[in-house]
Amino acid sequence: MKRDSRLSITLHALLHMAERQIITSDELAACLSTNPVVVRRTMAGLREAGLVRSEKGHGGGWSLARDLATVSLADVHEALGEAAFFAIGNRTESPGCLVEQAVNAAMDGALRDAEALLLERLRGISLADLSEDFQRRMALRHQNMKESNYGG
Amino acid sequence: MKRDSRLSITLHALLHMAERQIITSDELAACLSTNPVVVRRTMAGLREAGLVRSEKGHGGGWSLARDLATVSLADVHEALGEAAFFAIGNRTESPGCLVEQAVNAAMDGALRDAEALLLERLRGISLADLSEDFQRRMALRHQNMKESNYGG
DNA sequence: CATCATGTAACACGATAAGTTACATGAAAC
DNA sequence: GTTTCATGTAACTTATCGTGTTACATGATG
Repeated sequence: MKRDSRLSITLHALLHMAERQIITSDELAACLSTNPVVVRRTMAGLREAGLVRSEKGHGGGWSLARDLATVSLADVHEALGEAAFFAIGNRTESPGCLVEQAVNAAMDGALRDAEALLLERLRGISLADLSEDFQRRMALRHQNMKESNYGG
Repeated sequence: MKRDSRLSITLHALLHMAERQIITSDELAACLSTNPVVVRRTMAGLREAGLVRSEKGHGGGWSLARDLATVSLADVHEALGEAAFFAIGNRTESPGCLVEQAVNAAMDGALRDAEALLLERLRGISLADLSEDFQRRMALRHQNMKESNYGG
């Protein structure tokens, strides 16, 4: 487990959900090459945040609760519990040592700036943007397949 | 172990080193509230990068090999092996799924920008800057102690 | 009521930073 | 040259956390 990929996994799941209207945890797990329990566990926060709905029983599964255009990647990150962005950080939060205080102040400043930029970027991308990009890639693939058919 | 604090630890150690000319792993470990072996292990990369020197035997220990002003926090990070900055990331690096490709592209873009900013910030701070900040804090503390003596 | 799907707890696994012990290597002091 | 001090490094342990997996409860549909 190198990095926390829950945001990545969740976005992947949400886009598949958008393509299917409703989709079960098992189907999503197959799409994501993971386990249905992981899907449910990860998606729990999104349900609480009102981003998705879940239905039990026959014909049940997951569906989107909001328009793709109104949900940013930052919203998804927040719904997941605002996991830490950075793998690096200070050793002690409020050290008595003045040297360490100076180090922490510098590190915190740099990390704060980087985090602000990252959040700004995530806020600027909506699920609709991702879906559009996906559609573009799909159109491109079909075009390439056609060309290769004509060529061969 | 929540986060990788090697950069923080190392900067702390380097500033103490600057105050002392030469200092042993045991003394550093005491300053940092850690283990001398951790100090040696962490500092190994800095020695290879030519940022510090180490001497064995009587009167031995660690000393700075370069002027504080010529070493940036990015240099230290690099000497430590360029540990990953981010705790989040994509699940698969080169997925076949077009949905995941779209997700990855968006995430990579945001992370790349944030990493670039972070590196720029780290490049912009030298060990001399940290040392200055430390001196400022120390002067301030002495001033406050004086004031509280006069007051009481 | 049988089936299907989510909800959740409980446990195992893998990776990694950090702490610790043990011992080898080398330099200075006596 | 032997003792002492300090680094160099391997090996093992611990703690944490994302992820995978099993098992079972809950609830909805037919």
